[in-house]
Amino acid sequence: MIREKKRIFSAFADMKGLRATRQRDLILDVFLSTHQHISVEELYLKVKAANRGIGQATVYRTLKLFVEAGLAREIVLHDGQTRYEHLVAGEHHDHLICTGCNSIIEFENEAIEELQREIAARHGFVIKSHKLELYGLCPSCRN
Amino acid sequence: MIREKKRIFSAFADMKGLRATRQRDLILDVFLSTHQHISVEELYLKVKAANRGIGQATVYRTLKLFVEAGLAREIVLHDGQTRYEHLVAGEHHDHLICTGCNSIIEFENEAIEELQREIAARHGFVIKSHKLELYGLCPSCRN
DNA sequence: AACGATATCGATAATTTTTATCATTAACTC
DNA sequence: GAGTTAATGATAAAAATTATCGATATCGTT
Repeated sequence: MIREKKRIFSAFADMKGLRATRQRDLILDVFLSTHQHISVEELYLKVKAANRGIGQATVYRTLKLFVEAGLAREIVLHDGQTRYEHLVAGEHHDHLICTGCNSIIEFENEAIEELQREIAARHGFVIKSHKLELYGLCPSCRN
Repeated sequence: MIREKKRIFSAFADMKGLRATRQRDLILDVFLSTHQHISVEELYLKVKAANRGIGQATVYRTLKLFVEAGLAREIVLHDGQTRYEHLVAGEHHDHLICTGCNSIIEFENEAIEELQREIAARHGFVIKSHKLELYGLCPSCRN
């Protein structure tokens, strides 16, 4: 799985004529070792713990490459933080977000996807991606 | 319609013990006169054109009140701009966004809403709001 | 393996967006 | 109308992201 993603990035880099650098390798390693939905700052701290010399501009730059390569996706929550989540080509999930404790539950629903395709087709659109976020209160925060 | 929204805000202000100020009246007027999806900066410029003396902090503060009052909703597009759209209580729409020309088409789909409620219920969530954005290419940008 | 062209890096300045501060002004209560 | 205090505007500050640029490391070519 991790090996697969590294291969994807490597192929992407080749295709774009990008160089393989220690920094990119490390940032990818650390990113792949994290849980879902990490912010740039969080990732930067983890990367810096592994190699003090890495600047945060590089982390910003590299995350954008991951998005381009299809390995990650930006998600913007209502708290103004931009986060990145892991993504495997062709697979994705939507989010159920608790506004009380900010916890995130992921789900997939093929019926919704199908309806989305119908709607898009009705407007002549070709869908590339989508984002569905449901905001509410989880069982623990309802009280 | 506009009158109705003004009444909603007025009721909200009463309920929260907020004062009715010239600035809030003006900002609401201007906001209601705009098209969908306006950014804070854009609204600030329009408001300033009508009354030079208004500061942009006030526009930021007032827009947050509109959200609280249920008159507006924040939407964050992938271009990093936070925008506000009009919203009537109980009514809302989702977005079909062209990544080529950034045009936005709105739609509603009760079947999707129903599926969302099912998913939420399955996780014990109480849904407060949701956001659904489909990204793709519109007919003109497909070529 | 060394060379040379240049992509990439790290540090930091600069931007951009949003929020906090605070003295002044203006709503509302009595 | 006077007093209380929420709200404002100007500006500083904070936070997030991007641009700049000299130094460095990568990689194809020798």
